[in-house]
Amino acid sequence: MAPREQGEISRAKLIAAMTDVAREKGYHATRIEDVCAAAGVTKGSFFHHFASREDLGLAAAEAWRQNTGTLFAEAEFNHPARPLDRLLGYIAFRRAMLTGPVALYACYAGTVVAETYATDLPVYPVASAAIADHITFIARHTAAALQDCGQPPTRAHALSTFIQCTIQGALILAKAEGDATPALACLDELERHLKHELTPKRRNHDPRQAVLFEEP
Amino acid sequence: MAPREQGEISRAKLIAAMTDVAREKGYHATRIEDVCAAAGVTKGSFFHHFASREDLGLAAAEAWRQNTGTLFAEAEFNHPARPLDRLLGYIAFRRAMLTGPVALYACYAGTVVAETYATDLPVYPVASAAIADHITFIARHTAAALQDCGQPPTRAHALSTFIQCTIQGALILAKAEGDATPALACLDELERHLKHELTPKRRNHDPRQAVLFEEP
DNA sequence: GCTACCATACCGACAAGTCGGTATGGTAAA
DNA sequence: TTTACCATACCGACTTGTCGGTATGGTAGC
Repeated sequence: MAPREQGEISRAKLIAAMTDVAREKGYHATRIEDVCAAAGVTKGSFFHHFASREDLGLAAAEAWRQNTGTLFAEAEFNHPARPLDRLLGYIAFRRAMLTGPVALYACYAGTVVAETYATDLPVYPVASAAIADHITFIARHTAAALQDCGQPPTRAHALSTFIQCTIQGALILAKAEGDATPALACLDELERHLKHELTPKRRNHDPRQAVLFEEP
Repeated sequence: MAPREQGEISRAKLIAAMTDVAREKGYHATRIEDVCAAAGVTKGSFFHHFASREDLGLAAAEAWRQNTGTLFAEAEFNHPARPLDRLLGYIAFRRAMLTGPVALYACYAGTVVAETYATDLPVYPVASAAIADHITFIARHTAAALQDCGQPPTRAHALSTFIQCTIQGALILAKAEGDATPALACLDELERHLKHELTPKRRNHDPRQAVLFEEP
């Protein structure tokens, strides 16, 4: 194998190991040697590729931002014609991720943000941007769904923020409980909320008001 | 002042400082000397009162569980006659907490759980229990509200879990954003959801169905 | 032989925890 | 009331282990 290729592999392994270990142990508690062991490389190799521990954390955050962006952008749920179906597909997608150990579906960006928000570490703004990116991504679907049921897209950002909020909160509760059960329950509630808010209404919500026309 | 009293004061100061520093810097990143500085006591005094750093973290978790339990149990929002009003009062109470620096309204239990869930540190089960306690507390109100609108209380736990999920997620987003704005937006959405799910319905939801009786 | 890559031994800063000692106030016999 | 005694609380220099980071040397492809 060409040296260049081998180097890229080691680098990628270290980044992947960093995200895995940090999601399990937390960002600060992640030791370089833990990461090296998980990646199957030596410390010498580590410091060949990264200037410091923080440098790896930063690279991992950038990779996380990139990879999650691609993962969600290329997923199947983006394809249905009805915006609400795309959103519900997104929820189903998130639900399907909640299997196995909690560490494997935890969010590196959320973990980093929670531990570094009051510092000036360079990893913080990147992790924060990864979360903001994802909210923006969801907002395209919520905006379309709002349009689709005759509402202005004004609330798209708020709804998307709420979706991301639910995901992040669900992960905390999964960590508190030790498994995905509460997280799944939260996604159920979220789905209920979205269906109610984004189902095309005929006229208005008030059940006391008689409807005077036929369903299409 | 009697020595006993002075000792209690120092101990309490250390516990309070631990929760403050840990909510800002994270559990693992909190150094004993930081806590001592924040509490205005010396390291010698610290080790007189606590066997180890972890011992303080544990004591702080127990205190958090106790104090938050009391705080919410004794709050005004528990008093209105209609269960839904109590729940909305709870949301308003949470909203009112979201002022000042994020560290001051962050959740010590959530922080600890996120950083220690994969360890066997004794602080983890206590922090986890604090969260579980709070869900149980909310569940009394959601159960009553469900009853009040003619639904079985089966979903009370799921709804309460969702409420707690929203709170925890909102705190993560506040840390990501740097202020409470997204957290407030999430509470707005949550309130909408609760109002919709827990407003006593006359007959059913379907707007196409004419209502045949008067409002009380 | 030059360079990218990796391995191992090592260094030193930093923070947890120790320990000998001091200060303060309560208690009780003389 | 005085004094001896003791318990609690506190202080801070010191020890010790950990872990990020460095130095140095080795190997393999070009």
